[in-house]
Amino acid sequence: MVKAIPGKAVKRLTLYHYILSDCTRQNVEHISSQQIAGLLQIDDSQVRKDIALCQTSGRTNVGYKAAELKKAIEQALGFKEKKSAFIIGAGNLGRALARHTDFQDYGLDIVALFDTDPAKIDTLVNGRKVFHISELFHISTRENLVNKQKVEIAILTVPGAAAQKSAELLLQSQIKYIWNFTPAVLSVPDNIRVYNENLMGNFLDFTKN
Amino acid sequence: MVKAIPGKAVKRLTLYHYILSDCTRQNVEHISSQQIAGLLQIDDSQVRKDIALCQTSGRTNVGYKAAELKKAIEQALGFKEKKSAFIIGAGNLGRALARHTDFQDYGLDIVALFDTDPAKIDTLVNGRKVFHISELFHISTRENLVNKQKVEIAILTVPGAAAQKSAELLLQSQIKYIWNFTPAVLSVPDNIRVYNENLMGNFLDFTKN
DNA sequence: TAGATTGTTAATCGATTAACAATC
DNA sequence: TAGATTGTTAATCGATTAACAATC
Repeated sequence: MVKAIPGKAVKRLTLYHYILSDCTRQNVEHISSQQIAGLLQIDDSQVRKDIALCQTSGRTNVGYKAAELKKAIEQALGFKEKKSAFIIGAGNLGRALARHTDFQDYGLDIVALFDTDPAKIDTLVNGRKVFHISELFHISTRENLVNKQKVEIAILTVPGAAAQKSAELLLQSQIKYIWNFTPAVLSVPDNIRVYNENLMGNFLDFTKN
Repeated sequence: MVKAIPGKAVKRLTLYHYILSDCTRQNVEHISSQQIAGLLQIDDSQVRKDIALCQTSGRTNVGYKAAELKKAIEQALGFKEKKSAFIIGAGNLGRALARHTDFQDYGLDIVALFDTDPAKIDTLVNGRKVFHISELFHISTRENLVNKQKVEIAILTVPGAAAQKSAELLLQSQIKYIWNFTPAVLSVPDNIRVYNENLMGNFLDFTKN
């Protein structure tokens, strides 16, 4: 049994993966823990410890083989496992995320968008249809049949004042994870996990520290 | 001299602020550390400790006065201090962030966007003009005169493969902070601070843990 | 009063950094 | 060989949680 990777290590490993993609682009074959650590301004033993979690190993005196390490990280973090999501709120941010090509690169597929604005219903965003939020239950079960995969992730991009109400509507669906981009703290049952993207908090942390 | 608030506390305080905004909307006058902690599923002494950093105090047996605590957090985190930013990359995400009203609520003002696509140059996004990236130096100094405030923040929303090159162009400007939304790790001089928003890392952390 | 809640100190826990033997 | 680098253990640091006296 492989042991779980702590959240902080997951985030760092994703950054290592960005660096390794760059190595591929530039035909760099090997990279050392010190080089990675230098780019991220962290400790090199941190890097080696994180890498050890991915069941791969480097070579003394040489470092890690970039392509191999990249694959190991993809495996460990499940980049290749397809994940399906709904976007709740087809405003500027919601539509931008639906069009965001990076998500596809990392296995996240946007299945549909939902909104309440009649002008938006039935429009397409990057080939995905916008449905009225009242259709959530219906689509949720239909998509289940079509993909043979439940949609368990909701990306919440409604205005802050509407966030709690939207979260409550999600209880009708098969959603288990809410990725919350709104400036609101949600109150949901224990079986639903919420991740607060908290853009303003990140921003303030960044400029104040 | 007020002591600096640690990054993790800044992020939590921002979440408390969201909750307090909700209290205002619902005319709730008082809130206890236990109530806040319950919503965020954290420890109540954590909440009290964070609040203590904001030079305000609650009342035994009653909790905190919501409006007062909200103000104290705004003061401590500098929500009212205006901050100006450029957006580098007027693609979907860049344009969405330029239109994002939440930023304005927290004092972040987008002054201009930059891109290389001729079709985008001179268009307006939410009333802000898109300039060619080659104009960066010029606009950077001009805005300085107009606002009597340097633009020190760049929000980087170009494709990952273009990120490093864009970051290097920023060295010509007065930018001190790069809020990096791209899937790339940047290599910049020590006097520039980079915050990796790392959306994919956040997402993977969330779904794997 | 009894019960609830703050503010803060002490204890615990986890994450980061230092150190170094093993290796090529 | 000498120098560089990994993998891992031990030491340090910081953040979270527990506990409780003070207070209303």
